[in-house]
Amino acid sequence: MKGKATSFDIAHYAGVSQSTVSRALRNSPLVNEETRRRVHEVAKQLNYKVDKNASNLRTQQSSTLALLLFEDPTSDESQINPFFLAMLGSITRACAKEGYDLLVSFQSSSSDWQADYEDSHRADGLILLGYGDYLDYQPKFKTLIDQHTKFVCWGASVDNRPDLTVSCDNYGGGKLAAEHLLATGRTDCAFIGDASDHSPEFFARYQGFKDAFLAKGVALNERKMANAISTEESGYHATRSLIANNIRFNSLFAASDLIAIGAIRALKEAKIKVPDDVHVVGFDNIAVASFVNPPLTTVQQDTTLAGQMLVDNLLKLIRGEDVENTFLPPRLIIRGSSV
Amino acid sequence: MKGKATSFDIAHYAGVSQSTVSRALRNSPLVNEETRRRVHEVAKQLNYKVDKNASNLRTQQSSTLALLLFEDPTSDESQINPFFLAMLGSITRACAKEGYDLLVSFQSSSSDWQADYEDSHRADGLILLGYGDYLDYQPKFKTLIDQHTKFVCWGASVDNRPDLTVSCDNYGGGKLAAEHLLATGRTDCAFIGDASDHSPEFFARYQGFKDAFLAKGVALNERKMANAISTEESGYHATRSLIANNIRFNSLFAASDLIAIGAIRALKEAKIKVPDDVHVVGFDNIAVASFVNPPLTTVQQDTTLAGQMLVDNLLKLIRGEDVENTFLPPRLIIRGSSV
DNA sequence: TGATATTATGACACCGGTGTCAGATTGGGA
DNA sequence: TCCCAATCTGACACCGGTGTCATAATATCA
Repeated sequence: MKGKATSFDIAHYAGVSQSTVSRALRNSPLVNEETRRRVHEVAKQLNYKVDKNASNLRTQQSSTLALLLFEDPTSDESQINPFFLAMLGSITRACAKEGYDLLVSFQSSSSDWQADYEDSHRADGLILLGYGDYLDYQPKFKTLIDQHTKFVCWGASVDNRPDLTVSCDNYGGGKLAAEHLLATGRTDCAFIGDASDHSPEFFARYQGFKDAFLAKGVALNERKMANAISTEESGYHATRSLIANNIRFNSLFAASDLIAIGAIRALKEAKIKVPDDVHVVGFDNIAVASFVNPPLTTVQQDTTLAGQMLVDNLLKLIRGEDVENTFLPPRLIIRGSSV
Repeated sequence: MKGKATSFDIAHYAGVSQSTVSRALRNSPLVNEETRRRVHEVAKQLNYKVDKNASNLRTQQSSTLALLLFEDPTSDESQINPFFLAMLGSITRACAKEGYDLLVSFQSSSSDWQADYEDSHRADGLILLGYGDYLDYQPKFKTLIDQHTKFVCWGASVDNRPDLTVSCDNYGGGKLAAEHLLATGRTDCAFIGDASDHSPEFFARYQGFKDAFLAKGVALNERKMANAISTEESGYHATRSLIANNIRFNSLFAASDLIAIGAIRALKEAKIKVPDDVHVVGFDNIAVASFVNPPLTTVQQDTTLAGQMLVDNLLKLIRGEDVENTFLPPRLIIRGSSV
């Protein structure tokens, strides 16, 4: 046998027509039990596999989803945010469970990513994964929607953005963090992250945090805030600048774990003890969080569930079912950095 | 326009035949400059994208590679070994650079993974990524080779295994670790990992380590070894059992960073100080390594280069070029756990 | 001017499946 | 025995490109 076996080869050896082979292999009720058995057997012997390209071409669908990972262009290219890697893992698993393949590609948010995958029929739908400046994407979302591309986003849902999102309840997560700090009596709190609406997720976390403080009659001091993107480096520098400006605080809420880890490094460097002098709370619960010193108290996002929901929602979208934005409940994980 | 535009639509609007459209879009030198321009323009206006399924079907290749990630079935399913995640990142980037798409799928090493992807023309080649018991895979490798599947493996190359591998020079890495410990005078060393040929990578690391000690006239004590797979948990328990058996040592080489991190936890629990009482060296240099307490001395594997080499070699294989097993040089990263 | 090479294009088969329709075979009821 | 329904199978068009071959138009040279 030269090259790979085709359904015609199977047909030949099984003594039936090619049409019947196709039907038999897909377990169509139209074919006789005995015939089906024979076809399956021959197929197995010849190590036959359906050619996906042919079948996709005919059926106009691919049983494949594409995952586009947007990285903050400013982050070091060799290090991928571990939170997204965790998401990638859970998305992969969810896809496998649903019988879909997953195409993975990294995009820099500046690049001109069109909905290539879907347009070229390589994928039935898109999963967009990324922090960062969603404002840049806005016009591209519009293009996607105009072209009826099926896609779901991870991240904050923004009011005037009509795309479908799955996200952690960032607002609620911020509240959890605040309530924990309030309970420990550390009300003089710094915030490292980005409280502009530039980064809707960080913004929501900050809002929840602030509101919980306000509910207790404590106002956050605007001066005790510093902007950072979600890298260790950025968290380190932001915190250092606070310290350098002689700003004092006895607790610190970081918009992400990486930021928190950088913050802890800056604090240590300044001989400020965690948790004795400053309680630190992060967000994400990345794998590292439990290994740093001290172990980091953080707000966990359930990545397993998140991956599953992204895939589920996307598949519903593809099937034309109604889907709504999904919020996942955050959970506070208390570790050594705040007790 | 109902549905997506096809090359016939472009042909219609550009006033040429469909054949010419196909040629023009692929910048064939056969078509007139002016015609090419016009076709490109119409294509852009209609937002036309070549249907990959049709084109793959015709050309019998997919411009896609598949990454199969084998996880140790005993490891916690929610946590993926960060080393592999880093590899995944670099492989993704390397693929993008070469203009290939990447299909990612997780396999449990027990499951019946056939070379589905390649057989069904979804991918032109396979990248196999995993630690662990390669013996199990042996018969499957044979199947792959019999079917002329193009694939490369990450991991130790085993003499009687005819597949193509890219790997870190594990033996040399083990030597590096040993020489460092010898230089610090900590010659009473424990090894946590797996020194059987069950896990060829761990075995090579151990061999290099042992040989470097022997070269200095120091023999390793077989009793000061404990088996572990590459998880934090496993490293923790292995180390604990050594301690529980009252086995003493002033340095410890772990076959992977996760094991080392688990070992450090066990040591701390037993009030054994790192690095004062015991120097610890790991292997991999995963992202966590620099954040643990104390920061972990480790042997770095260059994941960026590794990903690039895996992809390069696989593409060579696909193009029918000669390829040889590739070794990547390891590098010692000295941190607080051993000074 | 006629013969030949060059360039640009169109027609058409083909990749390997899937879905539709028509036809063959069998069984049951009148 | 005849008719009709139920069951099973094969023929064939089709998905949307790519590659080959034939041919028309133009250029080149003796």
